[in-house]
Amino acid sequence: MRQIAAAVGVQAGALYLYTPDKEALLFDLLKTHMEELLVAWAEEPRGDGALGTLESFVRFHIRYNLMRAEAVFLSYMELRNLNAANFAVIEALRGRYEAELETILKAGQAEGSLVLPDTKLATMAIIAMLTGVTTWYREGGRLGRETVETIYWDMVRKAVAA
Amino acid sequence: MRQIAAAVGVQAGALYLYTPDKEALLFDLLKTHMEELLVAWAEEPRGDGALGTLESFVRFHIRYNLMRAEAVFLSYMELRNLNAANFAVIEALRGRYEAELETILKAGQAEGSLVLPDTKLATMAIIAMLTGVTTWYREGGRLGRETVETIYWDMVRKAVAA
DNA sequence: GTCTATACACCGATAGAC
DNA sequence: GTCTATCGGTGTATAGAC
Repeated sequence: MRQIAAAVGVQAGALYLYTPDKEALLFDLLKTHMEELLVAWAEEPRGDGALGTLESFVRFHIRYNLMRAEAVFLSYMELRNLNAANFAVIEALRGRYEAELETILKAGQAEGSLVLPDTKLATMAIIAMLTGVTTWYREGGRLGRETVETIYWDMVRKAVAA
Repeated sequence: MRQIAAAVGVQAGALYLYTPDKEALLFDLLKTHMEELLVAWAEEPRGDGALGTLESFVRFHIRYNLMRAEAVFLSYMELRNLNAANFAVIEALRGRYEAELETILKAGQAEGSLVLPDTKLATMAIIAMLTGVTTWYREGGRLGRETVETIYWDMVRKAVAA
């Protein structure tokens, strides 16, 4: 709290005029992050059919997570420092995001453009794979962000396409 | 340290007869974990050709990470609490493990059984995807461990096969 | 609204008795 | 080798002056 106060330019005690305690501050941060992620995806333009929508999701997820790398990392690392009730709220929001991807995969199966052994596992596998980019991607590295998106989309497409 | 001492059945001070400080304890734990992972993979029986070896790797990684879920989680969460020198040692061991997978992928490309846009990215993508299983897998859940292995292997194979 | 001062708990690590 | 006692530091949160 002293570090946060210093960054804002006040003393630690003054923070308690705006938040009841440290956990509320963390919870608001994580909740806002997840809600903004859901809004951003809702507003994201998407391609045609399940395959086009899936490509949009893959590119969106990589781009958004790289853009907000600090928040993504913090959300993961600090999640277990929330109490049970707050933890459940964040997990529910995460579940809603995962459901967005699973809906795409199910639609693809229904229209026959995708073939999957298990939509739930494919959902978790794809999200883990895409989120992993944040652990190694560096600005100015060997590959640019758009190239990385394209390469990952290629692997995802092959993994799930009919 | 007081909790560790209590778990072992001594007082906190007594721990310092066996370790110079807390960081050395953490470093040894993480280093041992990574070395045991490398040894276990070296001793793992593997299938024929690049595809067979890759299947062995996929199944091994899921199985080993689920078996040692606590150590895997701790290795990830506590990695940033090491000083720079110790951090570098653990990262080097992690790099050796990743190189094991990348070697398989390169061999597969050379023999023509695998087609990849980029071996380095495929390496990171596959490891992230497989490690992700530990975040949602629960003993006694909908799918058993071997079924999960098979489903993930199916997705990996499709993603990288020629 | 913000400051200074401080209460209170906990942490890693050490000193010294046994 | 293990204990008890304790040091110095840090953390969240609160009290009261301004």
